[in-house]
Amino acid sequence: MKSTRPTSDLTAHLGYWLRYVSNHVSQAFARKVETRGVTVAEWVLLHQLLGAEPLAPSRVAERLGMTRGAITKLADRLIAKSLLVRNADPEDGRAQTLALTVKSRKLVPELAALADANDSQFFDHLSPKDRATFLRILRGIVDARGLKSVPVD
Amino acid sequence: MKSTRPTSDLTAHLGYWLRYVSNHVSQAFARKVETRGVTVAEWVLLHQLLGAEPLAPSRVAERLGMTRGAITKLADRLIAKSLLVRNADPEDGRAQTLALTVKSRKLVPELAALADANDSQFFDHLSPKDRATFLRILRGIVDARGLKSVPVD
DNA sequence: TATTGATAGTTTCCTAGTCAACTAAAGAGA
DNA sequence: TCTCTTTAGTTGACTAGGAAACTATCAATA
Repeated sequence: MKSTRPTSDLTAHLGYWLRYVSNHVSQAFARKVETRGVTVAEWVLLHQLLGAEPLAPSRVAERLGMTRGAITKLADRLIAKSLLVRNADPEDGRAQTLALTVKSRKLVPELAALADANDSQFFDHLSPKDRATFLRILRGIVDARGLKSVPVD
Repeated sequence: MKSTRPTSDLTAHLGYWLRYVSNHVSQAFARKVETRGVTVAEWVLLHQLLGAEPLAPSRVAERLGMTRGAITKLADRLIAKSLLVRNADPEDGRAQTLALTVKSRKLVPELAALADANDSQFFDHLSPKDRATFLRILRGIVDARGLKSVPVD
């Protein structure tokens, strides 16, 4: 019993507005990082590695909520851009490790600054109170629903 | 001056949590509509048509924020499922119109019910106050940033 | 130690978008 | 009315991801 208008008004759904705003925020960020020659997925992978490298591709897949196959290809692209190195794990003949390069170690903070700028662009007009409430609600949904994995797209 | 931790903590970003939650909500919804044999994009197109048909593909593209090429293919898939009909516009030899079928007119309310269920699943635990605040903030961002077009993926 | 099963990563096929080139029809102006 | 430009829609090349089959290696055990 949430709305008196049964089917024609999906704008009554919080999920609708959530996706609406999220898509715009993400697309705006995608355009920003594109100017640095990387995609959002590439940025997320690089950022995950920062402070946690070297990391196995399978761990990355879990963290990003992507398949191992997708990580293989994502890593291939980053390696082609000299933003990532893949090394054999000396302990385990099956395993490999991913690590940042000099180039990506320099790039990641620049991308982080773009993330800051993007956040400002969309959320700076919020009052401190609204900002805190917004964050609390989002984290509350994560807790209540037991969500896991880092969002990518 | 939003955080004292410069680059390593992207969880300080509202955009991060927004995408995180939005992705989970959308994925959960995708699984639900999949049981009815349609994708989220297909549902959004069908829903847009409800009460607004017949509608030109180019208008649909604008509303959904997708390219005309994507709409051509999306419509092709829906036509193959007998959920959409494409007719020549008698007024304009270039133009066409899209309209629902008997089958989709029956399906759309069922999908809307799934949208209701999905919203409940993620947002019912919120207090009425939080719910109102959340909606107000989201719509406020839309207004403040002048966002347009319906979100699809 | 030989086998059997689990695990790490890659590859292939498929889906669903974008972008840009294309066709056809409409409209505007000389 | 001929031509030029704009608009509607389609198509093909490309991208990025998922699912599942596949290869190689490790680990447990009989």
